[in-house]
Amino acid sequence: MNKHNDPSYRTPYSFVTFRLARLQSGLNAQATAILKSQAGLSIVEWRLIQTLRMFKDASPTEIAAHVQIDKGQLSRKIKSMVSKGLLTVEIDKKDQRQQHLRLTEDAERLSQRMMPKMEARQNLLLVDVSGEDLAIFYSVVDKIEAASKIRDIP
Amino acid sequence: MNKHNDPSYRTPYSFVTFRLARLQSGLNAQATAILKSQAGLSIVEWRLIQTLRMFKDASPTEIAAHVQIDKGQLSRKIKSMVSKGLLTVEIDKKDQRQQHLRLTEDAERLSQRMMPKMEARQNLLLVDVSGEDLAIFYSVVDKIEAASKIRDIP
DNA sequence: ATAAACCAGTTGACCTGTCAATTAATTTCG
DNA sequence: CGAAATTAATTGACAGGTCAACTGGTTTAT
Repeated sequence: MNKHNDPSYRTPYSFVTFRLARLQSGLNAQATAILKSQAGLSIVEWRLIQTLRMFKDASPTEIAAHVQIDKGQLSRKIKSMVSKGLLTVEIDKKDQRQQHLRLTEDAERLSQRMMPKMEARQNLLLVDVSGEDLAIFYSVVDKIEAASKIRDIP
Repeated sequence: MNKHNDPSYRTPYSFVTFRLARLQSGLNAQATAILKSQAGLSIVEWRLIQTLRMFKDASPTEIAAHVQIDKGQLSRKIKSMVSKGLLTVEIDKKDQRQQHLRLTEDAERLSQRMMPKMEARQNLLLVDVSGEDLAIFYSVVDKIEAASKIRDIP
C-alpha cells in the first residue's frame, strides 16, 4: 500500500483531479518561464503556433477544436498575434465568414529555434518513465478524459 | 506502436503537456458544472472547503502550501467566502498577523451533501482503470511533477 | 425567392491565475 | 533596546479562461 491509496493518508489530493490540477500548475509555470525568457511567447501563443504548423491555413473554429480553446479568447489572441507580427489572416474566397490563419516568417523562425528546447523539456519530463509505463499513463489519461465528458453524475 | 508514439502521427498532442492541458480543461469543465449546478460553488471554493476539513483552523499561508493557490487569489477568495457565509476568520492571539479559517455550519452541510457526488465522479473517472495501472499512472504523475520544478533547460 | 435556421467570428462581462509591490506584525541580532 | 530582516496578508495590474449575447454571411426549406 502506497500513499496514493492508503485511506489513512487521505488528503484533498486523494482526488486524482486535485493531483492533476497541481501537476498542471507546475507544468504551466515551467513552460511559461521557458517560453517567456527565451522567446517572449506565452503558452497560448506557442500552442497556436504549433497547431498552425500542423494544420496549415486552419480557421479559428478548426483550431479551437484542436486545442480546446474558447473561440472568444482565440479571436482576441489572433488579433494580438497579428499585431505582434506572428500571424496573418486571410478571408476565405468562397465563404466570407471564414478566416485562414498563416504563420509569418518570424513565427516560423521562433518556432524553429524553440522547438529543440521544448522537445528537450519534454524529454526531461519523461526521462525516468519507461516506454511501458508511458503507454499505460496515456491510456489512463485517455480513459479519464473520456469520462470527463459525462455530465450526469448519479 | 500506438498513436501516442508513432512519429508519423505527430500533432501538437505528441507533447504530454498538450495532452494534460486538454485533459485538465475537460476535468475543470466537468467539476465546474457539477459544483455550480448542485451546490452553487466554484472549484476553488470546493477545494478550499475540503482543505479546511483536513487542516482545521489553517491559515491562508498553510492552505496556499497545500493547494498550490496564489496567496493573493486566496486572500480575495476568503473575503468572498466569508461574505457568502462559508467561512469565518479569526486572528491568532499570539501572532496578530496570522488568521485562522473555519468552515461555517452551512459550508459543512454543503460539503456533506456534495462529497458523495464528488466521490462518485472520482469513481466514474477511474472506473475502467485497474489498480496496477492507476499506481503506474500516479508514479508517472509524480515523476513529471518533480521534473516540472526544474527551470534550467539545457 | 425569401424567411428561418444555422454558422463563423466578435465583443462584453466576469472569474481565475500569476506576479510584484505594499502594509503591518514579529523576530533577529548588533 | 532598536534598526534590519523576515513573515502574513492585502492590493493592483494584467493575462488566461468561460459564458452569453451579438453581428453578419450562408444554407435550408417552404
